[in-house]
Amino acid sequence: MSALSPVTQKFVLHWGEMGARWGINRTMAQIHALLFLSEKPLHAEEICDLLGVARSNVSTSLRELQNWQVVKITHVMGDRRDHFEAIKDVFEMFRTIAIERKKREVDPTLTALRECIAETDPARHEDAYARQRLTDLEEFFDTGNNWFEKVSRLPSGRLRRAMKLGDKLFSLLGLSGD
Amino acid sequence: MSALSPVTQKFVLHWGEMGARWGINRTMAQIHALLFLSEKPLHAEEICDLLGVARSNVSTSLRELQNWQVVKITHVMGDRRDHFEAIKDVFEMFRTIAIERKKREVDPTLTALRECIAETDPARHEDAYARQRLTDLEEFFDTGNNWFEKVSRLPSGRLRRAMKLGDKLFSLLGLSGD
DNA sequence: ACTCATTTTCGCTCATGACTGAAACAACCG
DNA sequence: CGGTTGTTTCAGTCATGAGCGAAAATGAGT
Repeated sequence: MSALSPVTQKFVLHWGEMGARWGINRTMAQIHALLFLSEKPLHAEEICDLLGVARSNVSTSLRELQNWQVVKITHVMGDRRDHFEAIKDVFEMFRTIAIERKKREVDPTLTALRECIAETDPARHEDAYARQRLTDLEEFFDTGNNWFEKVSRLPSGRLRRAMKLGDKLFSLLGLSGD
Repeated sequence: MSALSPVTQKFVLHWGEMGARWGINRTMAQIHALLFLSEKPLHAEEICDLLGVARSNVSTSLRELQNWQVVKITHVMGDRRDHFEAIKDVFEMFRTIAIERKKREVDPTLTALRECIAETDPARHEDAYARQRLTDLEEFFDTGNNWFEKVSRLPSGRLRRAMKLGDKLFSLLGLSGD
């Protein structure tokens, strides 16, 4: 494991830790952090070296990061190796992650929820209450999805400005009648 | 493991699965799902029985769910045992979870970020770029925190209405100049 | 076609942390 | 008190999935 600026190291470790807590493979999160802080695209061998993990592990994680669309392949003139770089626009990055997680987790949950609701047995005493709770949840996810649908379409510049504007907006909404 | 309505079973399994993907212990998520769908508070023994997990496991998970504030203890007249019930208001529930995760993960990240930024070494060539990226991230988390701060204070009824209203609001914002 | 550089696959090992059951602990009651 | 009921702790087991390295695959250049 060769040189890694202390700051980079600290951030990489923290990001890995946080990834782990959110159900993302630690190495994958570390690689992401590394690429995020790196000015120029890195190739797999460098990543291995900098993080001290197995080549194969890097390979798998990079593929996964590409699936998540937060890392892209680039090529460097006169070098056959694939190079990798992370999305650098933070809003763009979180948008991408959110879209992906929605696709993988929220949408299936909504489907499951609807199936559950459809399968409640009117004859079953206990199902009546459950059905109501499930419907509440469904409504919540529906509303959330609608919002997200809208928000995730905004170009990141506009989103950024909208969020900053949010403060003022909220003072308004917060005060207006309930 | 005694009777569990098919619907409940399906939901409990799915919720457990989703919990696992978001870094939450599967059993804990299952217990939460079970309590969420249950009309009346359950005691630990019942949960054991319904989910078929060890008593001690239920005990630990219940304590953890109480730490997360999504499950509360109640008592039933003439029964010494603790009974447990989940927050039933969905908005309230997600708000609580979000507040907790923010406290545990976002706030520490923001702290780490600031430390990293403070520790960047002006002499180090490589740190300059990293510093900018870290600052971008910090700004993002800051803005997000501000929003969240505001949103999480709204009473859930008002929040619900605000979200539904969101659609219309967005049509406005989406169309207004960039 | 062969070679060299690079990437990916795959079976195995290892670490983590979830889960268990037994034992300790606590609270209440007769 | 002793007995009963209920809860928590803890040491050990087990399952999951992260990570490794050898071997296979890919593919560009000659």
